[in-house]
Amino acid sequence: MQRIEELLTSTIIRAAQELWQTELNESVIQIQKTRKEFNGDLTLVVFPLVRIAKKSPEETAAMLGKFLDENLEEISGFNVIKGFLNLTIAASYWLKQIGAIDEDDRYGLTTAGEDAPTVMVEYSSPNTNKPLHLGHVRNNLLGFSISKILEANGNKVIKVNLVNDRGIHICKSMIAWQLFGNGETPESSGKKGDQLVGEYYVKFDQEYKKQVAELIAEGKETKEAEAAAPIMAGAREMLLKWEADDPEVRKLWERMNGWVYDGFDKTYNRMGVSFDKIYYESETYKLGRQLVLKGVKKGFLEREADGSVWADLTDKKLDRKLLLRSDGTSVYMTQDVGTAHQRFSEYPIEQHIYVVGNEQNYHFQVLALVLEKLGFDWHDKLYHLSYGMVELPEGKMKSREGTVVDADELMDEMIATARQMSDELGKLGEYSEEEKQNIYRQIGLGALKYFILKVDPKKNMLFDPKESIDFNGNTGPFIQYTYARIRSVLRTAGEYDSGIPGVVLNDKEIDVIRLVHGFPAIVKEAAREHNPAVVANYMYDLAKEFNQFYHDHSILNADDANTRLFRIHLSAIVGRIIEKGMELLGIEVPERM
RNA sequence: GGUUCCGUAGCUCAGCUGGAUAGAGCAACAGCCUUCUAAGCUGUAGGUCGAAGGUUCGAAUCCUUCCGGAAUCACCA
Repeated sequence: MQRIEELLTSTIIRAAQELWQTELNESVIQIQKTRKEFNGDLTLVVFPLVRIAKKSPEETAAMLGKFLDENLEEISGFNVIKGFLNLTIAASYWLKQIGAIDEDDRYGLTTAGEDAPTVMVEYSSPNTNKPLHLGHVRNNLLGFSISKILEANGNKVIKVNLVNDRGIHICKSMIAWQLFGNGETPESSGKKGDQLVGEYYVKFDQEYKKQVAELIAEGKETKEAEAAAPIMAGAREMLLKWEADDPEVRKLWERMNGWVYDGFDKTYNRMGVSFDKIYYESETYKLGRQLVLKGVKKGFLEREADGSVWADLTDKKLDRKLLLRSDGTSVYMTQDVGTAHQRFSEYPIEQHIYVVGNEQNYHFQVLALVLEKLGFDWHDKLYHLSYGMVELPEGKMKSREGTVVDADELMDEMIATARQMSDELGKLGEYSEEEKQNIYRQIGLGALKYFILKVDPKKNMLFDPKESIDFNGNTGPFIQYTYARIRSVLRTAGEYDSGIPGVVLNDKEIDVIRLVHGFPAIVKEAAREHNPAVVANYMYDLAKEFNQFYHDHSILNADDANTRLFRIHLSAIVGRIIEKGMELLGIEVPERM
């Protein structure tokens, strides 16, 4: 089925040939939705054509309107206001559209075939020294959703997680556990593994501060005291032992990381995100060094007298960037060069998306340039999906000041709020505790996910935990509610004939159909822009439009049998689009709520 | 100082590949449950789209400058 916009465009080009003997460039044809206050469905902006037609805007519009009306059965009428040609689309066209959508179980989306392009999406990428917090929540939701959206556009998506499991930070937790742990384990304490390890990370910091304060009291300078604190020295020693493959340290490291992974798995499961492959920095941190050395040999990079290696990016208006230390070891950038190279060798990657906070904008800018300097032709296939910070009313999250919002606690609170709201509204009285639990979970998480995903990723966003998250208005629960309502109608309707009868459509119905019709284009746009918020805000528009329709027109008690059938059918289709759209956001929809 | 991003209603956000009178939600006020779920619907009020120039028939949208805010610019990761 040809989309009406394409049909109009080709017909307008034909009209220009016949009326003005001109070959029109497609770019001058601007078709948009007609504004509410005017009659019509689609509007052609004729200003760009005025010069070609050599007529006034009104005359130009009238000529085109007449031509389209006569040549296209899909156009049932038109009117001209200034330079705007408002076209009314025939009901038969909308009915055909709705029929086509109904028959297509992919709703106009594509699925990945054998030769589909491969997209790798790296997201989450936590450190193993503390539990996931609000910032990770935004990261995980964005990464998962953009993966779904890319899949819906016919890409083969590989979701990967690069876990930062090595370095001084995990050694800090380890040494604190050795000193104060008394053998505590997740099993013995009943604590979640990541929470437990996180506690020792905090203990390290407290002890470290205490020792520094003591040393300063003894008369040492701040810097001197920081360097001399025994617990820090212990952590550094542990890191050296780790790098030297000391069996004791490695064993403890594996044990504590194992606890953390158990904890992370629980959180990921609950959040509903998943990965196809997990990379560990302990296995990849040496990558990249050889590539850099090769780059030096070829003269792409510079080696200083002390042995350190640098990339000179001053010609790109950036400064010089270190790639190898004077002792020959790698830095973060070097690892990223290495892991990217490894991944592009392993998979036929068309695009590699990194979901990473905007504090690393500079890093990814440099990464792409370094890869280009090293001569990799895939350097332009990296995309940094950069997202802004989640700010709290008090300002930024600071782990040291205890203002971090823990991901698990946040989900608990959201679900508890959903329960409270539900009870206040007197819903779900007759359901079993188990059913209720599941619905509260769906609503609570739906609220959280939607709240975060509806905001443009690149913007910083404000999150107020005290006021909790709204369950009214532009929210996940509102969309879920619309879905539950539709399901309820369908349950009441029972079996119905799924043919599309010929009916007279009212304005609201056309609005709903038009939105449904626009779904694939929205998903495509979301993929192009790497922005799930496009889908999220569309879902709200659709739900709102349907709610208005629901309020204004009876579905089951429609005036005649055909209208009733049609409305049931339309409701069912809206329900399926909501289901699909929310799936792209990683949000579940409840049958009732 | 360099680089990147943001600035739209009291608050949280849409709208940005230029189009008609800039939209939602929250908060405020006024209505609507004997009819398919009121987590809903309707209405009122609320705006110099940070500022000034420029391009254009037309600018919240594009360009320039400025103002305000954020991030980043380690032989850290």
